[in-house]
Amino acid sequence: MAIHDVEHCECHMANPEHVSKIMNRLPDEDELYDLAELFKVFGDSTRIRILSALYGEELCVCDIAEVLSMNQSAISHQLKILKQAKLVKNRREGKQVYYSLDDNHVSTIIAMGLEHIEEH
Amino acid sequence: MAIHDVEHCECHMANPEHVSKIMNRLPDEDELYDLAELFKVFGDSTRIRILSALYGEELCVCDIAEVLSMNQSAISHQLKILKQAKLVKNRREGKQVYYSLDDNHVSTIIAMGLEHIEEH
DNA sequence: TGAACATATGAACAGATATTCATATGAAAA
DNA sequence: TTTTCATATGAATATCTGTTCATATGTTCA
Repeated sequence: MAIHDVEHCECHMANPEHVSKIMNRLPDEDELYDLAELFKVFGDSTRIRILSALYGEELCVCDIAEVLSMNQSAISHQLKILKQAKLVKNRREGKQVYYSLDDNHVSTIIAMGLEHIEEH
Repeated sequence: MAIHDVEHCECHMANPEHVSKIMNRLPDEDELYDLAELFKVFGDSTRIRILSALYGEELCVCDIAEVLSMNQSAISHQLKILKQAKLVKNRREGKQVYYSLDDNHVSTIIAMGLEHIEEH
């Protein structure tokens, strides 16, 4: 058996030409990977709560920690992940660093999620 | 120090009344938890690829495995998670089980995600 | 300059999770 | 009914990830 023909599935294709058609129309592997990475960022309670707290407001790290009743280090670590995903932005004002939502995609995605939940 | 006053953060609140206002307007802990759980389901490449393959089509487990070049067991496990989250539904036809997207929220959420990625 | 405070970050640990393997269930055909 | 095929599932494993602790960085004020 050639290396390209490795059997991934023990069963036979139900519909071979259908399968290859779909393989062709699938988005790039990389794009889907990035998409999963993006949703992974939303897929954590702490980060969702942070985003939720930042909805329409700008907050410093300290206040976010207070709002979520968590310690500052945990919040900072999560803010870093949110920042890398471009879901939040920040600005320094003296000793404090204020965070806010980066754009309105964030709230739209969250709203869609809530809508899905509420319908089920 | 009373048990309610546990210090979660070593720093002082920058804005105490602001903080309590936000704590009041935050959605239920449970709702945010469920929301994170929902996004967690989207936050895996295999599941995103499955959803992507199912976009506009109905496929049996075997063909999904073929399209993604993965074995049947891995796909079945992920389909179970997608089903529990009500992102896909299925129907049996003889020996095969056909899966499809559950509703159009799924495609909307994915579309939003792609939009976010493309803008950055 | 040094003390005090807010935030960031590396390392370590504990808990979660995706895949694989082996096997069970369920349906159709012989 | 027995065999064959498609799918489901439990257990085991390896990897990933969130939190904590200790500490570093960077800013303000005395």
